[in-house]
Amino acid sequence: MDLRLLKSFVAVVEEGSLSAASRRCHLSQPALSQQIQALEEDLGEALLLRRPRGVEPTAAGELLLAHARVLLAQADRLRGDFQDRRELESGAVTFGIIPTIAPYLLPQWLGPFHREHPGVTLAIDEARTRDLIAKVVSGAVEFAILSDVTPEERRKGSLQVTELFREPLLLAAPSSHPLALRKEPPVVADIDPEEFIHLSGGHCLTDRALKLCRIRQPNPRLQCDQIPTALALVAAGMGITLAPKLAARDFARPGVVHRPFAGEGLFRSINLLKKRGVKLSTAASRLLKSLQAPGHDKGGLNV
Amino acid sequence: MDLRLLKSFVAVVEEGSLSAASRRCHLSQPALSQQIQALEEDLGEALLLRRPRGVEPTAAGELLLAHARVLLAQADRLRGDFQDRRELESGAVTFGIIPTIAPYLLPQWLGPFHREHPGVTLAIDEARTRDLIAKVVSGAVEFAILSDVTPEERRKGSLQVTELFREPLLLAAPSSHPLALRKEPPVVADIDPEEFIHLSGGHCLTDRALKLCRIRQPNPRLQCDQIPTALALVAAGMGITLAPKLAARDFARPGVVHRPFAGEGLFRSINLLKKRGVKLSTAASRLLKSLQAPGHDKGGLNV
DNA sequence: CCTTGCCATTTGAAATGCTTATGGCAGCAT
DNA sequence: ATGCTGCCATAAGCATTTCAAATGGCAAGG
Repeated sequence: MDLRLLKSFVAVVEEGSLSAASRRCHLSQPALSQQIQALEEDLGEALLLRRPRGVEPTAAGELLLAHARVLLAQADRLRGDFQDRRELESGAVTFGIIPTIAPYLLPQWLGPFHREHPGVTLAIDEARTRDLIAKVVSGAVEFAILSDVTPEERRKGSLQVTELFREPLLLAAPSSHPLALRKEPPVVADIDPEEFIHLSGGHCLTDRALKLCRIRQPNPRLQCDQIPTALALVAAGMGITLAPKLAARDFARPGVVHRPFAGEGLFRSINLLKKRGVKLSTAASRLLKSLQAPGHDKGGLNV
Repeated sequence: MDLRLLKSFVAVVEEGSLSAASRRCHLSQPALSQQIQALEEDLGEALLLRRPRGVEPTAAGELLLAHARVLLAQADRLRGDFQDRRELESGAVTFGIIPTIAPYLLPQWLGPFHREHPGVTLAIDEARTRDLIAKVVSGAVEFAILSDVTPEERRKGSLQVTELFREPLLLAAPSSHPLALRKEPPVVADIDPEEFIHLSGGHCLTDRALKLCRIRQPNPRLQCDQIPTALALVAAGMGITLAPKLAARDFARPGVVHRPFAGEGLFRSINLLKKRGVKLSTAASRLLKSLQAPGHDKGGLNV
């Protein structure tokens, strides 16, 4: 049995006429007539009632119709699965990610994926939030992993933001610092703007940290461009800072203490940004799926 | 996509070689080779690893294999459904049924079925238990509806007995009879063998009734051959008897009172008898299904 | 080194499937 | 009534597909 015959039959029933269906199927009307006859001979029963103004299915036709739809859907699934396979063999994913996440998340994320799908090319664009948004809008990257996106930016380019997980923000202090030594967990009010080390402008983590700690005027002398530098300054006893948990884990060393804040702690959202209405490629979907997969080691982050 | 190609592919994978599969498929080996190549071209990927001693599926081949099995199973279902349709359009069912059930059960049972499947010929063989068993064994009837079948008869012809439902047996007494007038429901011990009207030998209902009522020597003068006759004798005040509920309902008339027995009452099983290992025809299965269908009016019998 | 069993390729014949052209039929308008 | 229109079936011709038989290349094993 050829699925083309079933497809033609479905078209005929849906159009209510062989002539109309022949146009939909890009076939001549006699060809369709012959196909239907072949089906009827094969199944040993009339499938269509030929009426002057068209055709309608007999009871047997209805039965075939139901089966045909199931079979055709299954065949479509087959083709879809092969399409996915091909994309996962030779596909390419271009995505953006902010610098304060990239070095801590990518190894554990991309490693397993690349081992499973070595054919997929991964092009990573490490940039700050503002640039990433523009690149998602322009289509330069398929999606971006970033933290805060302001509501107006969501609307502007008809973007879609999905929270992937929340990353705790820890207080990083020299091990001799009072906030490191005291028993009670730190609270936001403990932070002295004078000794707060922050990243230079453009990093969304900076905005977030200053906002969370209610700091209006950060000390301009305690500023650097990368989290490891900030933590190195902390280790040197030059101040305190706020460090994402993933980064803190990488930077564990004797001179620095990382403490969660009291209560529920402080967090930043790690979000997926993509264009609304544009479907991600198969490879990109699979890549994101591997990130959200349960059991994936995200360093004890709450999802 | 032609399902024949999928069937060939499944055969090739299962046999592990094109040559072997070509024998199973009644095709030449080159034909199979071409079919596989057509599939591979269609799906854009190699499906088989050609090894010196045969072939084995690639990862893509495994994927196709899974889909192909689903599709082929679905196609088989299609053919099966059409086969069933044809049998229900022009099939024939021959079955036996005992006389003490036939007139009361058949109308309500066969009527709806015949309206739904007017093409199915129903040949009814009304006979007593002993004869019905022989006919089932010989294949003269596809199945039989009867009541009691002794265990040794079950074994003899490798027969299979399935209980369809239980029919209550009611006491039928003249309306002026003490057992009809008194408030408490009758019990078995109330029955006087001297006034018990029974059917002639060979009716399984007779055996069952006498056994249930613990009558060793029935009154030979109170004997007839049909339930309506027995009930007519009851109406004439000549005695009492045991009547199946279905028959009692048909024979409702002023002079006779039908009373259930105390407690759980008396019953007889109505059973389906068929040869073990022989599948019933589609029409026969459907016929029995209509008997067991929930909501079917069996006169308030407990199934 | 030769045999054996495997699969791919070639070749020609048969079958299949398509299109174009044509015919019959029913409804509808003139 | 009669011709017109849109429907489906059939016929004929052509291209393609599909098959079987014959052949060739290849690797394993005696």
